[in-house]
Amino acid sequence: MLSDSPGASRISEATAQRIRETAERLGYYPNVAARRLASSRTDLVGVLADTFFYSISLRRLEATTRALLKGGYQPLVWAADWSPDGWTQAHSILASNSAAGAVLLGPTYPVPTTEIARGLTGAGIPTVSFDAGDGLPGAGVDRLGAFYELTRAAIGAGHTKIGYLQPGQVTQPDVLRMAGIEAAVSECPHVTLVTFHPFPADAPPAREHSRDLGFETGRLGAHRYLEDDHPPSAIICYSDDVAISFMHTVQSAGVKVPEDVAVFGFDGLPESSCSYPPLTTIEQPVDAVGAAAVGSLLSLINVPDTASEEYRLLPGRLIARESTGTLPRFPQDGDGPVDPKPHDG
Amino acid sequence: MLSDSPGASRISEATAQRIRETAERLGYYPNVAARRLASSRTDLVGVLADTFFYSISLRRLEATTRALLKGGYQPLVWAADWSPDGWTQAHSILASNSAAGAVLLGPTYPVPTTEIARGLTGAGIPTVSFDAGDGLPGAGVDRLGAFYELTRAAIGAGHTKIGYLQPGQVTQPDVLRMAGIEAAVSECPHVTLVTFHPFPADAPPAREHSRDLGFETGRLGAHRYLEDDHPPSAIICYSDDVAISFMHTVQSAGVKVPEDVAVFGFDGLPESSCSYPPLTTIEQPVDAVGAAAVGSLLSLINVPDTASEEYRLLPGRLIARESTGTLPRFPQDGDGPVDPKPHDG
DNA sequence: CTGAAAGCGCTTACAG
DNA sequence: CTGAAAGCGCTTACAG
Repeated sequence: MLSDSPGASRISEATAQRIRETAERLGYYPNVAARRLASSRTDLVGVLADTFFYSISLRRLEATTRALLKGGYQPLVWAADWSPDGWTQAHSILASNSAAGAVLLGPTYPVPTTEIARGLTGAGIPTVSFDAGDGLPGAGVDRLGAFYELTRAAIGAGHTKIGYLQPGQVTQPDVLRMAGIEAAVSECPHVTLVTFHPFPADAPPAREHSRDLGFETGRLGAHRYLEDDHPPSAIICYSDDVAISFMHTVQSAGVKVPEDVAVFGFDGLPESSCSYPPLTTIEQPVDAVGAAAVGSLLSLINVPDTASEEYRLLPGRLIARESTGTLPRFPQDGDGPVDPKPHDG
Repeated sequence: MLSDSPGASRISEATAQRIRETAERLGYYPNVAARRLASSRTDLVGVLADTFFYSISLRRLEATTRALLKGGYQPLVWAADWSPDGWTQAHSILASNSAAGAVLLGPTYPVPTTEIARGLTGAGIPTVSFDAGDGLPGAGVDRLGAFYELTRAAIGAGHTKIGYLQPGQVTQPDVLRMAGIEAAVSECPHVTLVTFHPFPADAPPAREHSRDLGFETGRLGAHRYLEDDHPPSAIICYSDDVAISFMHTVQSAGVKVPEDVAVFGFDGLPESSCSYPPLTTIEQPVDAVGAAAVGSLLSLINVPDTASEEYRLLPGRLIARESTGTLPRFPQDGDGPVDPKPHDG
């Protein structure tokens, strides 16, 4: 079979065309297994995650798959399901399949991303991070910047006591969120920060409500908020899921959003535009991050000597909606991202 | 390498154990490509969809992947992206990879599922349908039954003019929805049905808002509703996305839900519990359907002579919430599924 | 029951 | 530039 990869072939285009036609007529398909064995190269790229239970991780999976397919690679999907053993299995599957590379969708819980990446690159499998934190090449949304911006917006709107609703497990992305919030708060001495931990620290996620863990987090976080005698007037939530569920639960208890408490989300999923009230959030550029992460992997595969250990940070986009009341406009570079209009026009 | 598949091996367990230990110490991994080439069998199963743009299709992808991995098979993911050409490519990828089978995640637009399945089974690739309609083995949620039940609930609540908000493209699953609604309506002569088509019939989906097409559908459908001089008092929506967006848009125009219009969804995604008001919907048993579809594929692969052309229909579960006001209880088999309590306890 | 040989369908150096 | 041979790492029939 003619392999179309080596660019300029040795045979004429007309001949190649005739071969292709004959091949199609005969129902011939090149044998991928034989090709891989002979060339000792594959077009397989592992797409590894600790879980695909959240909307946002499924979006990442989709973005990665799309970028890989577009680049001529086949995704090899694997979910470790929060088990250290799962990551070991992922490694052996990639090794057995002679995978050309791997994309780690972050965060990788409970095994640190850098540890997994070290194992894979040590086995000759170039590995990049997709929102799994730096320490290896790849790309991610700028969480620190995003949460800095959310906090600045809350402060700018006059809030002096700001709450942060944390997730169940503390992973690197969460550390970045906290860092962004704290950076903004530390600039304003009159502003205090309180954190809400809905789950016991570092509790492993329970499989029972794993599929709507974000919603459960928001619900439990709302109860912590309601128990608070002097609750903050603004709450920054880990994610949109958490924020939507938080609003729903406190509203059931008679709390008004945004009058009593302004609520900020993070992710920018479509559903955030139809929550009650519509959610102020920062949209993650999932497709762009996926394209950047895959792009850096492909260059790592094709030009192994490029020690381009770069981790690209892409900015999120603030979408101001009713859940925070009116937000002041901050002067921005280019002044593009802030969109004070509600979603439906 | 010792292949663990043939069950009782020729060597003792102790020896096998020593081999495994040595293999691990040496960092040996069996070469999957060589194994596939030699045995002319693979553990690859195609997971094919027209798109992964919707929350529910990503959930199906996740359920299928999980079931496949659990059964010892590797998913080979492919999205045709609404292109007939995409389906042709899917076929050649599966053939080139000597895939052991395929799961079609429905609906397959614009190529009919049965046509794709015929091509694949003709090429020796057993194929099942996951919510892609019958005509081939597999499994799906009982859409006809679900929409019958939703309509019965609306009628039971006293609505005599019921609206159905259709999606952009009419596919087989949508035909089943309509059939369920019409069956219930035809039983009650005093009830009339009106349908809302937000998009021109059979318009191909626009890539621009493909990722939040459900929300766009709800928004446009709401405008049709608002233009109506004698609008129905109950609206059954194609999906949760559509319903949530519909409610949001009509509420912006001053319409009260459920007082002015009762809204019914379908899917039972977590976000439906936190909409405003919380959405009455039917939950799809995605994991169970995925397990059933994969189960039927595996039996097709392992026992090819079983002409088990069965398409299993799994029932959805009605979750009554505030978007429809109080719903009367229908006597049910076992009387279990109806849950009149709102989500948060 | 065991071991050595053939062969799966390609790619890749290597003679011609 | 072209064609025939070797070989990728396994599995599988097939002699012993």
